[in-house]
Amino acid sequence: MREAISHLKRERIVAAAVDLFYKQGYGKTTLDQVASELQVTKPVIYAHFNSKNDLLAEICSRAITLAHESLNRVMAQDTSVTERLETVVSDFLTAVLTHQPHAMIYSREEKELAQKDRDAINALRRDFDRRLVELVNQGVAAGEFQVDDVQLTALAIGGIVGWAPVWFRANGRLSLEDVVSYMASTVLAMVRAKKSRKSKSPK
Amino acid sequence: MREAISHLKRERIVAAAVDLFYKQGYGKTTLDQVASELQVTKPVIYAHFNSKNDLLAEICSRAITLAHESLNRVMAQDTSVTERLETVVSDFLTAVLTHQPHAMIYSREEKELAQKDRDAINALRRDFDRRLVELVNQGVAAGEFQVDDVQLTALAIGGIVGWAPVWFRANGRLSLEDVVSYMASTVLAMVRAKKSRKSKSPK
DNA sequence: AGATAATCTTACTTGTCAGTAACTTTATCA
DNA sequence: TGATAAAGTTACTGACAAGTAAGATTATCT
Repeated sequence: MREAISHLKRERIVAAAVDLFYKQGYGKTTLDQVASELQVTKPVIYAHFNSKNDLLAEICSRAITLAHESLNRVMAQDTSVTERLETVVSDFLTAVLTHQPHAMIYSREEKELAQKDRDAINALRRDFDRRLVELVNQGVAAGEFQVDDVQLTALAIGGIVGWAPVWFRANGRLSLEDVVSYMASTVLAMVRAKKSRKSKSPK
Repeated sequence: MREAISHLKRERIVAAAVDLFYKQGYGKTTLDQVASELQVTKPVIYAHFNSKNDLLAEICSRAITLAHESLNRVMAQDTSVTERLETVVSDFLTAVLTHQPHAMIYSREEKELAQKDRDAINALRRDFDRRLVELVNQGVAAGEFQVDDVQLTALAIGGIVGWAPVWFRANGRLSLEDVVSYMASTVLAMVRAKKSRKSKSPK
């Protein structure tokens, strides 16, 4: 119960930091600002985190974890690859857009992380990419997708999703749900109806 | 001729700064480092730029200018919209990949810019987006493209291109040219062969 | 060569924060 | 209620790096 209160405070600190890092950037945000947002003083933060950089690492780590969780949910499913890809894109995009600040902070401030944290977090990221490639591969093997280059296709999908937090505005013309469903079907169109290319000679 | 030397030095400073900002991030790079890269001392930089932030603004401004130039070249062409879009994507992607550091610095450090610079540069960026939407629109009007939402489609294209500097490695499996041509045809597949969706009732 | 001007260097100042030490308040037990 | 510990505050230090002033060096012109 004491435990729970401490946990709650930790969450509040993270939330305030996410908000300010997102709006102002990591470099322009001071821990005094974060503290004052919570109506406390700086040492309170140090009761929960060892450094400003640790706080950033926590935020970035959560961003990646969200992505993984959405992939895990889907991989467990036993449906057609097409459906699974649609679900992956929907879930992943929903995750990055409902946690837009986390996603933006991670992509902007990755270089600010300590080497150690960067390595750990980027390992998760590469793992995610790998699994996405694997999914596209399955679709090709099953004859559901037609793509010339699985890796580049996965990167194109990653681009559509990874770029979304840059432009998405929660109070924009379209709702989050509309955006997600449109992008998911756009991705499916990309892997399904794949072009007739001036094909290279097969190696 | 004195003029030309000064210009050259300015360029060298920008190049060194681009290199370090890219590798280390803006926040972790000191002007002493930039100077020492060029075998000079810090005040030399101040002979050419008013502040560290001005230097960043110059770099970001160049990133956007590159994007505009590739669009300008294409818009002048008098070919089918399909060809123009292919060229836009190719040229734009080539630009961001041959100037990968500029592109990355801009997207990462935008928040570090002074308000004034940010506004000016983002105005250019919005203008670019607007013109890309316009191009897709022309394709729809000409019957060459089939997309349900022109803006979202343009954003998806922007995502594929804008995300590329994040993962592209010059010494990777594929050459820059291969990547560019693959992504261009992928984009065309996206706008051409557009999906049969559970269509919403037309407004 | 000698005077003048441009350019660079050394050596500072100065502000800003991350991080901390010492003290105070508030809560929790007997 | 008084003792103890938990959690917070005030007030500091220490480092680092942006920006600058003043002097040294190098080039330019006559």
